[in-house]
Amino acid sequence: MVSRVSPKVADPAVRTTLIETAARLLATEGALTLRRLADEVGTSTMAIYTHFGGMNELRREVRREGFARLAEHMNGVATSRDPVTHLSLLGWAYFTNAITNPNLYRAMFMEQPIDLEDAASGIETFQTLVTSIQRCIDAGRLSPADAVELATQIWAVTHGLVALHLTGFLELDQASESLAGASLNLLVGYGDDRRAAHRSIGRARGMIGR
Amino acid sequence: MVSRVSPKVADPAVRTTLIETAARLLATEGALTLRRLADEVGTSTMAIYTHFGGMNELRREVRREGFARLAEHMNGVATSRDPVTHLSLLGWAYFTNAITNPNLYRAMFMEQPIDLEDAASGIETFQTLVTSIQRCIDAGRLSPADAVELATQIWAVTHGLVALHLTGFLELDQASESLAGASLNLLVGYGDDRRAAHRSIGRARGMIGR
DNA sequence: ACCATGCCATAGCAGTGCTATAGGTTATCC
DNA sequence: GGATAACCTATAGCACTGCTATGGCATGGT
Repeated sequence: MVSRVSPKVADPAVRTTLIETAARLLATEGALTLRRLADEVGTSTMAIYTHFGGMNELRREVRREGFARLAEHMNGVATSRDPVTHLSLLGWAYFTNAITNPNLYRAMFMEQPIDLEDAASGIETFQTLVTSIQRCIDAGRLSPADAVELATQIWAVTHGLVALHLTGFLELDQASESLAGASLNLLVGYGDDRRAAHRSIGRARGMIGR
Repeated sequence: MVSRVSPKVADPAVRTTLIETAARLLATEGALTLRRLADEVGTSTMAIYTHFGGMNELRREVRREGFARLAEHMNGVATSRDPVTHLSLLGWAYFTNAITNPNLYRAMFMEQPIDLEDAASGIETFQTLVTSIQRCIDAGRLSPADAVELATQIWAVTHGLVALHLTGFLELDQASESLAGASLNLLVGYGDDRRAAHRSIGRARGMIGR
């Protein structure tokens, strides 16, 4: 039976406000609790349940919000004439985004196992990385290979350095330096000339004032 | 005023029982709560406070226990004549240990920021990796470089793959394959001959029946 | 005007880590 | 051997967490 009267419908603005406030609380206070969020938005705890069903689903939406911001951030890097420079810039964008929003990054990539569809939405921006690598291969800078596999390796080392920093095992400088070093060594392993790779990475670092 | 009588002293056996039970609960149930632990051991919640001071300190001890097991596991790998094979075996040992005890690994390397001294105790086994890499350099397989820096890069990519698997972003097979691939490419970047590195890694994989 | 519909405030549930208090145990001293 | 001081721990209760049953109420179609 389809409802024939349309009573008070959920205000979609409340939904986005909840997500954005949740992301802000996560960023500023480092934690996200149901009651704290309800107080901040000025509603009751039930609002979260009518709009999302529970905290898990709300956290999922916060993650999606984080993924969207990350995609926006990475799509914002200018395409360089040197494809390896562009690839390096993508790496720095990912790294910088994580360092700037550590709590959001934790929620996105370091929390308890997430479901498959959620992981898929997170890998969306992964395609940007794959495309950039494919461009390096097509330009003859890297040896022919599966771009997805190479992208996975670069993603892993970048995420690993970020994660080890966020958990306190690596200082920021160490993580940053190792990102440059590991990128260089991986690129050489991918077939790039060491000097050329070094120049491309240096160019990228120069472009972001590092 | 120094106490001149020595009353009932804390039973050290209770302490180790608490740590081991906590590690077991973390492994079997995936979560560790104060009351659950107290029930399991058959004591009251106060025991945790007299022995550790709180859940944070208990969790720290569980981490130390995990670090000890990891060190034991990695020190147990046989030294091969081929230093790169040994290095590869270390990587697989780390990877296997993490996959076998995912919850303990999470507690050790993926939880909220840990304090410096705790991170130091975790890096203890890191020295094993550094030594193995230094041996590769000394044997002429890898170009002269800072072994600590190279070890950081290998650690980062291995941890990154493990972490991405544990959070659901990578299937186990993908993580496993990328570990081999990234190791190969990094080794080439470190100066090893591609064929030689491939052979050394393959030898390691053969030794662990993979 | 009616009223079905669905949002949301209230109050309460079981669970969490933590703590104040009181009782019990034990090694030492006289 | 008894008294004593020091220490451990069981009990009960605190504030907090996510969650839910309930009922009031605003809304928009009839």
